[in-house]
Amino acid sequence: MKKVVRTEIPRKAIYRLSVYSRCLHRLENNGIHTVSSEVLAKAAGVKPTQLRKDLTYFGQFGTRGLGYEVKQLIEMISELLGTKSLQPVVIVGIGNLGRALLSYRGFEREGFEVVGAFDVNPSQYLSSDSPIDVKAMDVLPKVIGEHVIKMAVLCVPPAAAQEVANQLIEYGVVAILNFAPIVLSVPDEITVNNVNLAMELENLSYFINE
Amino acid sequence: MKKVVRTEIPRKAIYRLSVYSRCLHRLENNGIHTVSSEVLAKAAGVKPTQLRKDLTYFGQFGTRGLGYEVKQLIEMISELLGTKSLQPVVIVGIGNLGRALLSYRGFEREGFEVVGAFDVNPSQYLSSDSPIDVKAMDVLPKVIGEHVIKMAVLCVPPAAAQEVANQLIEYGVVAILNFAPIVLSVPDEITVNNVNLAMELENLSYFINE
DNA sequence: AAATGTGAAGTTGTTCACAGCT
DNA sequence: AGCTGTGAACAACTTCACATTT
Repeated sequence: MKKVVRTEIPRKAIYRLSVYSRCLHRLENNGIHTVSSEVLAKAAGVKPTQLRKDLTYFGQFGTRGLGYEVKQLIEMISELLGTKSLQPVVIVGIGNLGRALLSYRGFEREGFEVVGAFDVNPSQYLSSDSPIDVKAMDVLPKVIGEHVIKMAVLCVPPAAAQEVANQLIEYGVVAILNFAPIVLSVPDEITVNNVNLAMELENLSYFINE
Repeated sequence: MKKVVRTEIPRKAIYRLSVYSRCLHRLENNGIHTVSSEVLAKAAGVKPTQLRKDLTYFGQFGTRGLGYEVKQLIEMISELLGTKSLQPVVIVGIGNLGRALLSYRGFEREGFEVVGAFDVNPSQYLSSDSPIDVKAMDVLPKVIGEHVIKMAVLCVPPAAAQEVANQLIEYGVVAILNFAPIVLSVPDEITVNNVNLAMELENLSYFINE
């Protein structure tokens, strides 16, 4: 039996698309219309060849002898990342970190809409600007179903994380941004990205003792 | 001129040490004294051989035919990561995200002590539990010097990030946890870890459109 | 017998070198 | 002439296979 060959695109290459996108927006704001792989790569902190290789995973977007059209590249990256339309997300687990993320305006700015906050202890939480309604866990399936939510931010305590993840997946979520410091086990078709602040700090700590 | 050869330990291996450490603590809490690479690897979500390889970058800690002593491994990892003593950190940039991180108790729990919060707009910020004093940027060098701070969390707006990073480095900081969505350029001896929430979401978004 | 430690093989990701367009 | 696109070389990381130790 033969393995399917689907040319694997490195996960890191997809992360780099986000970086390129940011750099391109800066270029666009500076009125630049065309950019070479050399210039864009420098802005993104990578080698020109890597930038070119990354882009060709998805097609051919440049003009030889000239470079890339800024606007067109921005377009194609946002198409690829699926950030052309507002993506709805829920945040589950409204402890310190969850509250923090709720009051953080970064999500909206980048094309994600927080349509619900959930916790075992529902409450009315007063964020800096506006009151946010923290709903009980039992309305989670309803909200996910109605808004066709595919993405969730998970900030529950580690002991509860696996169980809540299972629920989310059952209700239709396929991508989880996990802040709980445990390794979630999920089916292959579900994508989990982990963010672990303590781990980042520990990692830095290692490099301090040169 | 010869380059120093110091057998390079993969950066990822060091991240995994943090994972192992968490798993080991759970095992210890369950009264388990000895663990095989197979069991520990499973808990950490890696292959047993990888766990063994990771550990042998730093020495030999196991007993053949038996496994690893939980307590001893915990000890050696925290020694390596430099988390045996409380590591002081400063947080610079107290916008939404900075405030979020300030009220997040995770740092203290993991062995890091936030000894100062700084912003161009100093203020008295009322966190959930206790009032936190947000100091002006001009006392930054004093605080860093007095506490011998080597680690900083950077949450300023992207436009200011490079400049603030330069200052931090000048004052003696050698490790930066950067939340600003730009690529910092720093000397080789400085370690930067980037956390970019928008990027994580965009990355997930890619995988949603299967 | 059981499980570690490790050189060698395999895999994945990055960089080079240059052919091929414009 | 200049800069992209890409197969091939290279480097980094992971996994295998097994010798080694308790």
